[in-house]
Amino acid sequence: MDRRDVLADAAIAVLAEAGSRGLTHRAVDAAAGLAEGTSSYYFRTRSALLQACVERMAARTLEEMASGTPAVTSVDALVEACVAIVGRWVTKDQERLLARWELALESTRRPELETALRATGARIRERVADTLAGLGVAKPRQRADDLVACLDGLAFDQLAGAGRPPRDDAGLRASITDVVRGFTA
Amino acid sequence: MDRRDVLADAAIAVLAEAGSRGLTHRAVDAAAGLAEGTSSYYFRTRSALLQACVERMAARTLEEMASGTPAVTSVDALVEACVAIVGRWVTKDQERLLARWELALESTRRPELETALRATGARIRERVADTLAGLGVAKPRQRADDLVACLDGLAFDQLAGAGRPPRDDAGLRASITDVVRGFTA
DNA sequence: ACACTCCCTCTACGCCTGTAGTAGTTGGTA
DNA sequence: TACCAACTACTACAGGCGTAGAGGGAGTGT
Repeated sequence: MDRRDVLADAAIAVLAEAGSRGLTHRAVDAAAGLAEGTSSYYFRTRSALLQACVERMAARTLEEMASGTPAVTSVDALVEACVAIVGRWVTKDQERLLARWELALESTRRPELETALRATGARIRERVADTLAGLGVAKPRQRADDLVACLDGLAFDQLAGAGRPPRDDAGLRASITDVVRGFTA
Repeated sequence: MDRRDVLADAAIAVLAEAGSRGLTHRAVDAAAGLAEGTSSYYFRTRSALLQACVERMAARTLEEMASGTPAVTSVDALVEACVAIVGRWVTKDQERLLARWELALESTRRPELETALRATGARIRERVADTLAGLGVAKPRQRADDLVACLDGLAFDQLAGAGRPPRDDAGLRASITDVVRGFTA
């Protein structure tokens, strides 16, 4: 794997574990198990490091999106798909999610991050909008934006908010059923 | 006003403007317009500063909650109340909101923050649960948690996510109507 | 007038950070 | 083999950080 990708992955891990404040060149070197100075050679500035994180995350997400998602042809199937995604977010992918929120907050102050972050977000929402349109939902674009935002909110609540410790799968399904119903009624 | 409160308010402002990384004793002194060293005298460690932010935000929020919120006796009124709150979040209160997310992310790594943060969240959710119960909604407690999480997600999307630039009030009302319907149907 | 106490300001210190630059190493080319 | 270019590892340095503690000044009781 490309050195840059290894470093970007390490940076994402550091971001999730230690936050934006802990993201230093030296911490990334250590996390990647590479010699001190390596990350500062590949990404001369801290801003470059942050951008690398965003781009790496975008690449991984789009890649996963491309490799087969089952078609959703009913509201029930949509609920199941959402449960599966959010369930994965709060368990296996929680590192990536935490890192994304750190980056989102950072993008508030760094326009260069905002662009890439928003482009990926738009791609995902288009996909969801297509699905909603296929189900005959009115105003699918707006509804897709809202649905994604709400699922994100639910996940945030689980991982960083008042909702910890995580509820079980059945609870998650109940919550998501309510949300999806609101957007598909 | 108590010196500590002035400093905590300044720290919250710094947090919103410069992020967790920008929150330093010296930055807080500058933001508060006080002599260098002041914040480090009142809050000897950075962790103490962070805790002061959480407590100050909690105090302010509970205070506002106590000073009259109009009674909500219909679903339409609930929608309007939510629109008003979220509308305020993304405009006048965006500083506080940004700071809260920074602190929430930080609380992932600092158990001492988690306690206070969660207690306030619980108080708010109880209030919402009472309102939902008053409307005859089933499982009001769970629904209140989810509703708050979703509204938070919507706001995050506006301020730090893919939803920027902010939509107008009518768009916000449409989105919230969908969300609330899901939880009250 | 004096001493004492408390509150605040300022300074000092060692540590860590971002970033640039130097030195070394590898692999290809003639 | 001798040379060169590109890549990588390491070092250096100025500046900023968290934190502790010394200094000073206002207020109070005697």
